[in-house]
Order: sequence, then structure tokens, then C-alpha cells
Amino acid sequence: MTGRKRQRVTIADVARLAGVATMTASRALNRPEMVSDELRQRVLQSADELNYIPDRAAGGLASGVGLALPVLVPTLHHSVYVQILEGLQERLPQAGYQLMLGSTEYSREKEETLVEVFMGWRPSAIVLSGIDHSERTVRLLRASGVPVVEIMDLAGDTDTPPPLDLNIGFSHSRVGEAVVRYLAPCGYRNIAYAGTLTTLDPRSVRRIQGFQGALKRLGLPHHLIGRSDLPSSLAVGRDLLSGLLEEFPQTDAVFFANDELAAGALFECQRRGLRVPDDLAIMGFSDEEIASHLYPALTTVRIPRHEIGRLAADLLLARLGGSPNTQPPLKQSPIDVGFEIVQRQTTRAPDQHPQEYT
Amino acid sequence: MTGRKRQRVTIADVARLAGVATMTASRALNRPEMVSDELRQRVLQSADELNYIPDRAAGGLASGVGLALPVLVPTLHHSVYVQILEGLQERLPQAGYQLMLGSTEYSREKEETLVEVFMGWRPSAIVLSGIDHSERTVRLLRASGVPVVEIMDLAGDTDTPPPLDLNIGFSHSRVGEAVVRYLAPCGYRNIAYAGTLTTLDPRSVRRIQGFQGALKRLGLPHHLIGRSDLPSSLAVGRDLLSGLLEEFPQTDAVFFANDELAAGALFECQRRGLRVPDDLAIMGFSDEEIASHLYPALTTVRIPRHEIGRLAADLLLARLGGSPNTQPPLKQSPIDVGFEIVQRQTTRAPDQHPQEYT
DNA sequence: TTGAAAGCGCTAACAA
DNA sequence: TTGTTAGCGCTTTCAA
Repeated sequence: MTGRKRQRVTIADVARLAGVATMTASRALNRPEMVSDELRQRVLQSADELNYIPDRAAGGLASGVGLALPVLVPTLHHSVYVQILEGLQERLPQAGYQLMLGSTEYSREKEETLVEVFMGWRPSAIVLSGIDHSERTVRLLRASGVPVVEIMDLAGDTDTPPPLDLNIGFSHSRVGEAVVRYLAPCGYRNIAYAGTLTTLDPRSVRRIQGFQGALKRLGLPHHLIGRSDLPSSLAVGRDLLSGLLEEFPQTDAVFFANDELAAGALFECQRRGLRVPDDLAIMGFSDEEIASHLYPALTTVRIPRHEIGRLAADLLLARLGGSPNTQPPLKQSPIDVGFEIVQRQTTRAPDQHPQEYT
Repeated sequence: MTGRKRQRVTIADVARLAGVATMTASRALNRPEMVSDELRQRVLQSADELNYIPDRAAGGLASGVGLALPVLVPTLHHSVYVQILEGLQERLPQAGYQLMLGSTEYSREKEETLVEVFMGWRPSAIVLSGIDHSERTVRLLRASGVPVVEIMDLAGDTDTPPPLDLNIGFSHSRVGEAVVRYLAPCGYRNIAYAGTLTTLDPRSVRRIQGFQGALKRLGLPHHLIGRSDLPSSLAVGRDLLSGLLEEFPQTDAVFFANDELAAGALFECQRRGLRVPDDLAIMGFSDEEIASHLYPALTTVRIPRHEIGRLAADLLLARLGGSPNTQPPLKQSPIDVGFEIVQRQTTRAPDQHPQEYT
């Protein structure tokens, strides 16, 4: 009694009940305008009566059209990705696409495995986070001809690989630079970077490179780096701060890889009685909700996550729908959505006003 | 040139290249032990050479076995659900099941729509959050015979509907009660509840009912309820607190619907110079990471989310795998995983020690 | 406008 | 052990 195998209600059942051919039932359901009013009514009613639910897999198989739309994110623990997902959810499902979520945990190997798995679901397109993929991933994707959108990083830039296909994001190296160019005029001289997975995640790497490059150009020390291999959390933020202060006591400002780490560090400063931003400046990355509620409120880098999600959806829809006349004047991909430094209270006010960097 | 329609590599291609029948290729790939070493080698090599990726939809269609496993959560903004998802991800994908995520936004109608959509993907089972569903959802699910796991609430309890099938969670009304039974001995007399979606989400409703019932039994006021219709956030937590203090200035303790709201309220207390827990006690629900890092650290209710995810996966695997001899001594569903009050600094120490409630 | 036949890619069942 | 046939549920194509 492992579940009596319930006979699935098929379109043939619906057709039979309505007294029409299977094909007519199919048309009544999918292209109503091709069927006479009367038959359409009968079919719709039968379908309803039988609780008919069309089998997408069979439909896709027959029509050659895939409706699965895999989205690969590194993690769901950062609200950034949750919000991107929401941006995508806003339009894609109602266009008939089924979002499938995969989490790569910042690993190229996991990404590769997930891409393989998802390719088996006849994806109509695929959304990838980042622009750094394994060779096999690239080969698989190229060979399949499936549209790809890479998000959250900017491909084809001076220091990044070319885009696989569509791309929308911002430059992480420029974020690193911008932070230095923001903090230096505030009078900070020993500016540190602190992050997790700093070797694993190519986006962190580029952020650090931009950061260090800018420091070098200003003649400031660029060796103040705090690293952790643990996934990021408030606790790790505390540890990162402690480690940094121990190793480099001269540190007077820290740029964290995300707001969560920065918040943890801020809590640690409170515990230690360190005054922020007088003794130490703290800067985050992402501008998550907590940033503005912390005390003092966190200076951070805002990235347009929701917009990334929505734009990715638009790009995809335009690419897939291919409605040839509605041809929307789509911006040329890669699209740089830029970022913005949000000045709050964990850094001293700069001499110059904050500006938008793209 | 809307994407040259790349010829998909099928198992027939693989078979042809290997010089075997399609069926042999299929067996070499899926039941290797049924094929001679030599042919298996040839097939595997051909598959690799052609970058063959099996079409799950076609496979499922032919074999009658579905591999999609939809998971419906109310939101991804609470880390609780992210962690449950992780618990599920730990085992299900490697057993070949494809998790499909849907977010209901606490709406029964959205849930119904999602269930309908997902039923079209030949799900092998389906995971639902909560035990309150629309009539049509129940009918659809029942008719399909698909195994269902309801999580995060306890069905078949005195005040809850019977389970659809498998169930694993805890009693929200007992949480409400337990909180009162915890706070009262600490000397609090005007204990308020504050939450969002308090009318929409049946779990909130039951929590409030348990809460009010316990207050009544103790002869304490039970009308101190703060509500908001916005989705929960730190900002709403602040507002909720402000509203409560304005409407019921006598309030001396507040039980929030989640830790995020409680954190927001705590920030608001800081801003107002209110001393916690001396002037006001704050209690959260969920024990998210931030709870222990706040200052003062948040007293809250811990729920075993990761365990819920893992147990749900186990239950499902046992139900689906049906390996008849390995018949694991599965606990009888519904499974009550209980909860636990975590005493920290936002409430005064009670006369009696905290206890586990199930 | 409606219907019949064929087949999408794969595997269960049977035959060799 | 291997191959052949049929068919999963649906839609495309073509004919009526």
C-alpha cells in the first residue's frame, strides 16, 4: 500500500468527457481562439470537473519548448540573493517559466554539478551568479545554446572574462577602489579589508584587488587584510575584527565584505568599548536592512539588487519571448548597474561629498 | 537568429556512436550492472564525448516516476525557512529529487496557485509550510495521491486540522502559552503580543490564542495586542513598539512574532533610552543568529528548524524510497519537534528555571 | 474549425 | 546480456 497509483487525469480524459478529439481539447486549453465557443466551453468544463492539470513535462517534450528556468545563487543567507530572486519572481513565473533554485555555496564544482542537473530539465534559459565558471560549465552551456544571464558581476571589463551571453551587474574591483577613494579623504590611513572565503570567491578577490590597487596609488599600506574561511556570520565578523586589531593594531578603518560581518564587528566594538567612528571606522557592503538600524548606523555600499533581478528578468523575457515587433529597446548587455556609497555614522564625514561610482 | 536551435544530444545519439541499441545505452547509464563491462565502457565514453545530458522530463514521462519535489515556504526573508531549505537540500537532491521552490507570501490563494503549477511537474511529493490550506488545495492534493509533508505546525492537535499526510512541526498555541508561563513568574503583569500579518497567518493566530488563553487563566490582561499589516522588518518592529507604548503605556513585556521585530523594538528602546529589561521586557521568536548578538542579548524561543528540514527529508525518503526491508523505525507522524525558551538578557530572570515545552 | 497520425526522449516489458 | 516494441502525455503537422 505504498500509495495506490492514482490514475493521472490526462487530456485524453478531458477530451473524452467533452466528446471531442484530444487535439481539440489541447487547443481549447492553449489556443482558445482556434476553437468554437461551444466546444471550448465543453472542454473547459470537463477539465474543471476532472481537476485536470496539464503535464508540463509531456508538454515540453512534445512542443520542444522548455519552461524550466534555473537560477543559481551562491547562498540564500545573504538577503541580497533573496531579493534578486524576488525581482526574478515578479515576472518570470507569470510568463509561464518555472524558477528552479540552486545554491552553489560559492563553489565552481557545485555550480558545475547544478548546471548539469538543471540542463536535464530542458531549461529555457539559466541564471548564473558571477562570471567565473568551470571550463566544463562553460562548454556545457555553450553547446546547449541555452540563453544565459550572469548577474552580480560585470563581464568583459578590463579585469574580467567575457560574458557567456547576457550579463548584468557591477564591477567589484571598482567597488574596492571607490571605498578607498571614499575613506582616504576622511582622514583614514590604515585601511583594512576583512572578509570570508576571500580566496574562493572571485568577486571578493576582485574587490580586494581594486582596494589594494587604490591604496597603493595613494601610497597607503595595503597589506591589512583579515580573512576567514568560515561562512560569514555575525560571530565571524566579531572574530575578524578581533584578529585584525591584534595583528594590525594600527588599523583605523575596516571595509567588510558584507553588512553582516560589519554588524558583528560593530557589536564587538561595543563590547570592547571602542568608539566608532572615532577610534575605528567600519564600512559594510550591500546595504542590507540592518545597516540603517545599527547604532551607530552603518556606512556601506548600496547595490541595486532588486533592479538586478528585474532587469535580468526583462532581458530574459526579451530574449525568450522574441516577440519580434515589440522588440523593446533593450540596453546592450553587459549592463552595468553601478553602486553607491551610503554615508552613515560608522565613518567620519569626508571632505568631499559622496558620489555615484559605476 | 533567435538562437539556432541546437540539436539536442539524445540517448539515441549516444547509442549510435557506441554502436549499441538505445535501450542498452539507457541501461548502461541507469543500471550499469545489467550491461557487460565492454559495452558499458563504450556507452559511457560516447556519452561523455557527446556531452550527453539525459532529459529528465522524458525519463520521468516514460518511467512514470516524477523527480520534482516542490517546497512551498511563506517567505525567504526569515532565515528559518532558509535553514529548513538547507536541511532538505542535504539529502533530497542527492537522492535524485529536484527541489522546486515556491513562496506563498502567507497567502492561501498563492499557495493554491503554486500547488496547481507544481502538480504539473509530476512531483514525487510536495512540502507545504503550515497546515492551513484552501479547500481546492486539499482536494487537488488528495486526488493526486502525491505524498505531502506539512511542516512548521502541528496537525491533529486539539486546535488544529488533521494532517494531510506526513507532518512535522510544533504547536504554536503552546508557544504562546509557554511564553506567558515563562514571563509571568518573572514578575511581568502587562504582557503584550506584537506581530505582523496577525490575521492572515494562522500560525500567528494560534500563537496569540495560546498566549491570550494563558493570560486569562492567570487573570492577567490579555488585550494588549499590537498589529501591523506590513511584512515584518526591523522598521516595523520599531513602529510596533512605539504603537504599543502609546496605546498601552502600562505594558511591561512584549512578545514579538519573530526576532527581527524584536530586534527592531530593541533598537527603538535604545533610541528612547528605555532600559531593557528593567523598564520593559522584550521577547522574540525563532532564535535567529542576531538574537545572541544584540545588546542586551535577546530572550527568545528556539525552534529546531534545521531538524525540521532534515526530518522532513527523512520522512519523505522513507515514504518514497519504500525500500521495504530497510523499513526504518520511523516515528509516527505527526512529529512534534517541540521548542525551547532561550533565556538571555532582555527579560528578568524568572523564579523558576526555563524548561522545555513540547 | 476539427480530427488523425506521428513523434518528442526516454524506459518498461517482452523477446531473442 | 542485448535488442525490439510500445507507449508515457502532450503537441506538431497535415488532412478533412
